[in-house]
Amino acid sequence: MTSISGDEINSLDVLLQQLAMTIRRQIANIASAYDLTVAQYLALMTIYRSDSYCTMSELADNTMQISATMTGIINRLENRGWVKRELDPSDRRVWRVNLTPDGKHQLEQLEAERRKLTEQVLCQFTTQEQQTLHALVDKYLAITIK
Amino acid sequence: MTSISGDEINSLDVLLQQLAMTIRRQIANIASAYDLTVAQYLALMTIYRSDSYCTMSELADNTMQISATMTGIINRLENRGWVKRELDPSDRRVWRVNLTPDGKHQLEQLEAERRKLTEQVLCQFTTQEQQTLHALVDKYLAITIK
DNA sequence: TATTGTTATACTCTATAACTATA
DNA sequence: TATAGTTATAGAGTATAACAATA
Repeated sequence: MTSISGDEINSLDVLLQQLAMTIRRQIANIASAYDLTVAQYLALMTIYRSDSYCTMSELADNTMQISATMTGIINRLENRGWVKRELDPSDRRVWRVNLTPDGKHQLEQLEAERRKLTEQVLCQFTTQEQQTLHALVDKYLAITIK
Repeated sequence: MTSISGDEINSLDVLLQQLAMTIRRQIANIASAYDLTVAQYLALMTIYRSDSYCTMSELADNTMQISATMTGIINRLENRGWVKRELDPSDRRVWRVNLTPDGKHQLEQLEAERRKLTEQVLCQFTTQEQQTLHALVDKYLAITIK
């Protein structure tokens, strides 16, 4: 027994913060090669993973921001041709935001690059280690969100 | 065998991003109760953990930002009494940035609050799970930084 | 000459409050 | 009345480039 439980939690806490900042910085670096900010990348990926369109509210909720902020982010992405807005015919207060074909294509390129970098890290873990890490992070998120 | 290695890496990748954003959001929430931004919190904690003072370059390196950005962050913290600048007598190009007594006191309060929240999550892990997570995140960071 | 840090500039993010349009 | 989204506004972060002071 080399450490007290409180100490272990403390150093794990510090390490998790470092991990969070490192991952965010890596996203920032790759996104900036496509002239995107982290906030723009997160909005685009939210739409991409939804597999169809997102409303402004869904984007705000998913990226944990308020709708006024999202308006600015989507305005800039729309001006640059990454996304387009379309009115929801069944509720004309709602905008459906979707990727343009070009936006989707570029985003897939960016993601392929980013995943290659992540793979270079994760492939140095055994399958067992990957699964263990997955389970532990899953548990962390489940508790946090609850 | 229920999953291919590539799939496991993909879903782990997504999960790690979620973790990063969740941790950052938690920092943002607690810091804002002290009227601090995430960038300000990170600068303050960098000084706090250094256990003495930091130079502007050290702050910029540690928070992965350029020095021009750090100038603005430290200016605002100085104006509000969290930190103070002192010239390094042995190299007068260098500023030594340190916490004020009041800044240190407030930061310790903030950290106590934040750690309590983290503990509420991590205490639901067994000691074994904590140590395993620690080791895996350690490994991740070691590979990434290398 | 090289290094440390600041200033000027431009753009983006962020949150609050007030607002419009639709349900 | 309630909801979806925008606009106006103000403050903060971010990066680039040019700069001053010191080594």
